[in-house]
Amino acid sequence: MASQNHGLVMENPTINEEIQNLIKKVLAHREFLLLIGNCWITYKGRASSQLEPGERLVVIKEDGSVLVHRPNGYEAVNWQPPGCIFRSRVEDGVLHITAIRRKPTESLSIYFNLIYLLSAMKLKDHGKFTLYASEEDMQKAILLYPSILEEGFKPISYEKKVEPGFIDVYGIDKEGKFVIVEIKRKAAGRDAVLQLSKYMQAVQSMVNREVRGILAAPDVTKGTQRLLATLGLSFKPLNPRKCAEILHKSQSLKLEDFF
Amino acid sequence: MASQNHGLVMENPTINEEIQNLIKKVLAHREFLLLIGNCWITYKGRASSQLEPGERLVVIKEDGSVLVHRPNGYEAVNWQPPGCIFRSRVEDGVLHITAIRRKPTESLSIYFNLIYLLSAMKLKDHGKFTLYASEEDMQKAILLYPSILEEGFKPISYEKKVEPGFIDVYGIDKEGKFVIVEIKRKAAGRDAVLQLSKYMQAVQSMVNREVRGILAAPDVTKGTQRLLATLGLSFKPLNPRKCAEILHKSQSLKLEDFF
DNA sequence: GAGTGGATTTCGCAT
DNA sequence: ATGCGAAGTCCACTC
Repeated sequence: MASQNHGLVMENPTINEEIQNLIKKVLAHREFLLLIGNCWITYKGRASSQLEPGERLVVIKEDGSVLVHRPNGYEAVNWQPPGCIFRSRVEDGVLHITAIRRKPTESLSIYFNLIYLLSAMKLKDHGKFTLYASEEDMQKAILLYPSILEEGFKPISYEKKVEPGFIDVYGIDKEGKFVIVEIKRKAAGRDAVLQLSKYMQAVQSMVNREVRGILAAPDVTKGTQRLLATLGLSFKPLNPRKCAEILHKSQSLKLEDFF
Repeated sequence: MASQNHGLVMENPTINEEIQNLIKKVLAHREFLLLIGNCWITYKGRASSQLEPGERLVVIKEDGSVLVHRPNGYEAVNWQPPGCIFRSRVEDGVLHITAIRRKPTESLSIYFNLIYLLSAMKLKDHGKFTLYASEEDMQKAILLYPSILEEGFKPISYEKKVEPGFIDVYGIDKEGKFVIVEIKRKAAGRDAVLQLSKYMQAVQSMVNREVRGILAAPDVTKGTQRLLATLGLSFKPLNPRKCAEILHKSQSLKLEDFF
């Protein structure tokens, strides 16, 4: 059993030429690199930013993405998406790493004058990630079990382009009326209603029969209730968790098999 | 000069009761905790997710936020925002950490059966962070130097509530016409135009003079050009970087000083 | 506490 | 490549 990982770990290394060569090698080999220490950062690209010195965690991943994390907060204070090219050097006891990106042209410069922890290694991760209870799950649930939306609803299709955008689901109700469904995985606000309203107008101008609009979401925000009434739209409470459960029972059906 | 950080670093520790006690202490003391190793993860809350075993970096910050990073990708695969409460234990050589959150009720469970690197320390970071070239910068630039929008434009106010939402900036042009400005920090799409159009309708129904709409953005997306023309709105190219520069010259003026 | 809009949003999908 | 909407979005601000 391999309980040993062949990685590199250095505590409080002196920032000198040796470290420079080490960093260059690690970046060239595209290893997972982790630095904790005192650093300052400048960013220029879509926007610009400056971060005064402080103790942070910097992570450079194998795919060329960069994260700078402060000791607090969920979000990275600075970052770069995957695909960066790196330049590094040591000068006067300061490690300077620059992450460069094209399209858009951006550069993130990180300067360390103290390193508490440096670690570099190859990480293997082929584990599968599965997410349940997304808006897509709600959509699938409605398409496979239309009665959860409304008794007698017959879906026709989904993700239908109608100029202002895409209709999540549409079909026919038990009285033969056209039904447009807008799905939200959390409490729906005015924007969702306006979106639905636009789709209805677009469809109304195309088909020659009554068009209904249904907002399917776990909840609506307060003012939205009134807006719904004003526009003559209806609201169907629908829980994403519940939809995921329904799908779980009827496993791995593909929508393409039905439509 | 303090080139030494009083942190804890362990390589390939055996996962036993000692580690359990250590982790409990670190979490209780709210230290910055970093774990690299083989783990699997389950999440239940607003949605649910499952991540099969693989080698990842887990960070638990002092404020109770959690990040799980795979060896690739900019985004965390699993996470929790600040404010979590933690429970931990070791069982059969597996370290189990659960991050629990109220409102919404969520739990993130992390299981390590191999730890390559464990590090815990207190990080000090009081460095100031400054970001330039936001939409707010563009707004300020227009208000302080209205001519960058249009010669003769006189701003009246900003962030004005007009029922469908907030008007970024409004004022009077050199011919005395009402002007509504919608600002976007990047290429504006249909949504921006429709937003502006709504504001115009709302204002038109209130004031008794001609109302113009100007979309201020670095660019517009392709189809949007036509929509602008159809609705009789104009487009003013405006670069967020340039706005930031302008503001940089006239430093630290507050909008409240003018309006 | 709820609602609304921005973000260096990122990501994925479809045109 | 571009456009468009979702996200376990998060965050900040207003009401």
